[in-house]
Amino acid sequence: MSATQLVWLRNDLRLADHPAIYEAQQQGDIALVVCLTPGQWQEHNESEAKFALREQLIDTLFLQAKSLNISLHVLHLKRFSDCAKAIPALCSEHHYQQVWWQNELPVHEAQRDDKVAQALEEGKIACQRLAPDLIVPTPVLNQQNGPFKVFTPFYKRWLQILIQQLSSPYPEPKAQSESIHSDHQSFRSKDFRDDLWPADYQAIREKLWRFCHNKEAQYDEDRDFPAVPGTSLLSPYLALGAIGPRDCLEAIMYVSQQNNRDWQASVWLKELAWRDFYKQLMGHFPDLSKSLPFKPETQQVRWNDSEQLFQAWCEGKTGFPIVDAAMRQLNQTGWMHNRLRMITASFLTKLLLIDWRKGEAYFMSKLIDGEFAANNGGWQWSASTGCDAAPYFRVFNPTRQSERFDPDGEFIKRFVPELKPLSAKEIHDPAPSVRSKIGYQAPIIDYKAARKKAISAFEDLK
DNA sequence: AGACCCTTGCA
DNA sequence: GCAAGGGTC
Repeated sequence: MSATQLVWLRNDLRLADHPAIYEAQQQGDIALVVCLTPGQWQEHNESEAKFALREQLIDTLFLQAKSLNISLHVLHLKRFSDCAKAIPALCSEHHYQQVWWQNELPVHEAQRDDKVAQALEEGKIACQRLAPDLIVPTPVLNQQNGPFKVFTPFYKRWLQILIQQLSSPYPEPKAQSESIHSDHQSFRSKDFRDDLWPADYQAIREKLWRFCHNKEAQYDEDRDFPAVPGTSLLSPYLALGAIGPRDCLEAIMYVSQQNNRDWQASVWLKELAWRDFYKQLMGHFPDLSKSLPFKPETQQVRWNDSEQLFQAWCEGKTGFPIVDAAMRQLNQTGWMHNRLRMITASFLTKLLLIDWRKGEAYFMSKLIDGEFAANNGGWQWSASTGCDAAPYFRVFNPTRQSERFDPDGEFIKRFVPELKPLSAKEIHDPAPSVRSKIGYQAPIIDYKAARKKAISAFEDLK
C-alpha cells in the first residue's frame, strides 16, 4: 500500500512524540514533507547556525525515516507564500489524500497555514490541523475565558490542565512495508560544530535524559551561574522541535519519581511553561508578531538611536566585563546563557536606552536556538514593554549581577581573555588605571546616570 | 526574574 | 561600621 497521508514537519523535526505523525499513521501509510524557506527565515533574522542545525537534523531525520520505509520530501522554496502551491502540487504528484500538521501561532506562520489549507481545500485534498506543539496544547484560559496576562496564574492553571490531560509521549511511527523513493540530497554541511550540537537523534535523547538524571534536581540552584553547566542546553532542539515537549515532561516525571521528588515542583518544568506561555500569547495577541510592544504606551519611549553604542554592545566592547563576555559568547558560539541574556538585554534597553527590537533582531541573527515567541517575550520582559514584564524601574546593575552570578570571574575570563590576570575582587569593574594597563575598554556609559535616565524615560510616559 | 536608600538595632 | 528590613523607583 503506498502512502496516502502526508505529514508536514515545520519546527517539529522529529518522529517520536509527534501527534500528527502518530494520528496520520492510524489512517494509512505516511510520508513526510519539510519546506525550506530560507528567504522567509532571513526576513525573520534567523541565524546561519540555526539554519545549519536544521539541515543536519533533516539529514538524520531522513535516514531515520528511511529505515522505517517512510519517505521524506524536502521542498526547496523561498518564502512561506510558496508553500500554498508546493504542498498541493506534491500531493497530486504522489496522490496523497490528506495533509497533517501542528499549527503554529505567530502571524506569518498562521497566515501561511491558512493559505495552504485553503489551497488544499480547492484541490479537494483533506487537511488536518492539530494543536500547537506545546506541553499543554489546548489554550490555557482564565475564568473569563481570556488569555492570562500574568505568568503565575497562567502557570497554576497550566499545571491543573496538565495533570488532567497527562499522557505519554506518542510512540515512534511503525515501519511501513512499501519501499520508498528518496529524493533528498544530504546537506552534509562543511563546518557544522557537531561536537557542540549533535544532530543525531540518539545523542539528542541522551542529552535530555542525562540532563534530567544529573542536573535537573540542581537546576534551580545552578541555572543562574554562567560558568556552571547547570542549564539543559536543549533550547536549539526545542526551537526546531527535535525533541518533543512531552518527551521532556516524561523525563522529568520519570527521574523525579526515581528520586522521590515531586515532579510538579520542577523548576525546569516551570521554564518549559514559560515557553508555552509566550507561544500561546503569540496566538492571542497578533500585535506581538508585528514588532509592537504588549504595553501600547511604551510605543512612546524615546529610544537612543546611537549606532556607536549599539555596535559596542553587539561586539562586546561596552567596558562592562560581564556584558562583554556574554556578547562574545553569543558571537563566538551562537548561544548565550539565560542569566546573561537578561543582563545584556537589560543593559541594552535600560542603560543604553536602545530600542528592544534592535536587540531582539540581533539575538535572532546570532542564536542557534532563536525562537520567535521566547525571544520576543524575553526582550519585552527585559524592556518592560511586555506582558508580565519587569517593572520599568527594575534596572539590572551589571556589576552587581556579575558579582553575584560570576563571583570569581571564571566565566568572564573565558570570553574576555584580556581580563585573565585580574583578581575576583577587581574583575567585575576594573579601576581606570588597571584598564589602561591591560588595554580594556573604559565603560561606555556612567551606570548611575544611565539608570536615572532610563527610569525617567519611562516615567515621562505617565 | 532588582537595586537603592534610608531606617533600626546592634557592636 | 554593619546586617537586616521596608519603602520607593
